[in-house]
Amino acid sequence: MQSPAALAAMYRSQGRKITPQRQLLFQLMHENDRHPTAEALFAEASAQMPGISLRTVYQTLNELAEMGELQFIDIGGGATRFDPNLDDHHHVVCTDCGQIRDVHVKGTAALRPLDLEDFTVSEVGVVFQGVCSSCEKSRAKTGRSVHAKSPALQAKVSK
Amino acid sequence: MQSPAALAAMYRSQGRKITPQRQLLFQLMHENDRHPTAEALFAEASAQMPGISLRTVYQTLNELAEMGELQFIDIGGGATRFDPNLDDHHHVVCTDCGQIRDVHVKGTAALRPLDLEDFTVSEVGVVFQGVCSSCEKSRAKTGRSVHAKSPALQAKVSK
DNA sequence: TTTCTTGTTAGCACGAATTGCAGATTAGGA
DNA sequence: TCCTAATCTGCAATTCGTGCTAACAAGAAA
Repeated sequence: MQSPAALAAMYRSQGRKITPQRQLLFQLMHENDRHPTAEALFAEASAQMPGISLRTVYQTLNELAEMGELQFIDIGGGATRFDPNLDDHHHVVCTDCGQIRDVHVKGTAALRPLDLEDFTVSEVGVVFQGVCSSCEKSRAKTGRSVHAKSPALQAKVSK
Repeated sequence: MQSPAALAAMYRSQGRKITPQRQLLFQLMHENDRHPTAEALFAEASAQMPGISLRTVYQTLNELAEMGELQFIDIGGGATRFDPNLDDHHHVVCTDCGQIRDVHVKGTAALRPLDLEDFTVSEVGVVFQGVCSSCEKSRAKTGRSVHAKSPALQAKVSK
């Protein structure tokens, strides 16, 4: 997504106001590649602005998404995550710790759905699942998964 | 997933009991290609067995998933959906009505994540988004989307 | 600078999806 | 038939997210 300053300009041009809350959230999201949940972002924001409301975080994220400045990503495992990266990219999910990472993928243009006449495809999303190196290490030691977050994540993320 | 009879055998061999509730759910899921939510399956089940509990539906779906007989699919838009198709397939989502369809995809083997050294990929999922023919027609008439389910689906499914 | 209008925020209640719990029930072996 | 462990049901609790509204504050106008 754009820089905090550019976002502020865009907001003004739409008759929206620039509040301290929004400015803070613009900063926190700008170039954030951790795909935070609303809750996580709220925690970061609260550290710098005690009293900010979770409601405001959700509201601002939704505004930014409407304006096309960020995407929702919903790969299972509970809460929706937010991605300010607007490149043509895809995602990798660690089935152990739930971490999501951005990846650029070669070969998406060659993907061909078979037997799909009556459907107009406008977008393609690719999700790789696997284990990140740090979880790999933990596994080697204990013999089993260690970082498992929650039963829900476990079940949903794994096949 | 396997036939109801095969599932029953598998359950027995694991010391699990064959209850009427389970048998019914086995039937309803077997060769079901509608990707139902737990709630939807519960509705179907209730029609044939009034009094069955939603809790039991969730429980059985989770068991089947643990046993690898079905997959969760979570493409955003609220409830988790269940897929008894264990082929190597992918999904198409209509951004208007939320319908999910199975597709076989050519070219997945050629997908290459770039700059992803410290990660062991075990699986790849592809999701196509677009508009199905019936929504296409509705759109043509009204000029806008018609079948839109919920604000949540709207927001999550669209980019 | 003060005023005024209108967009925003905070906070809580509410809703949907899903799981935890516990007592009542039942499948299936002895 | 009896017994026991597994299962089912119903409800409470939890998590994620949104609707609503009174208090509040940008920022344009005077």
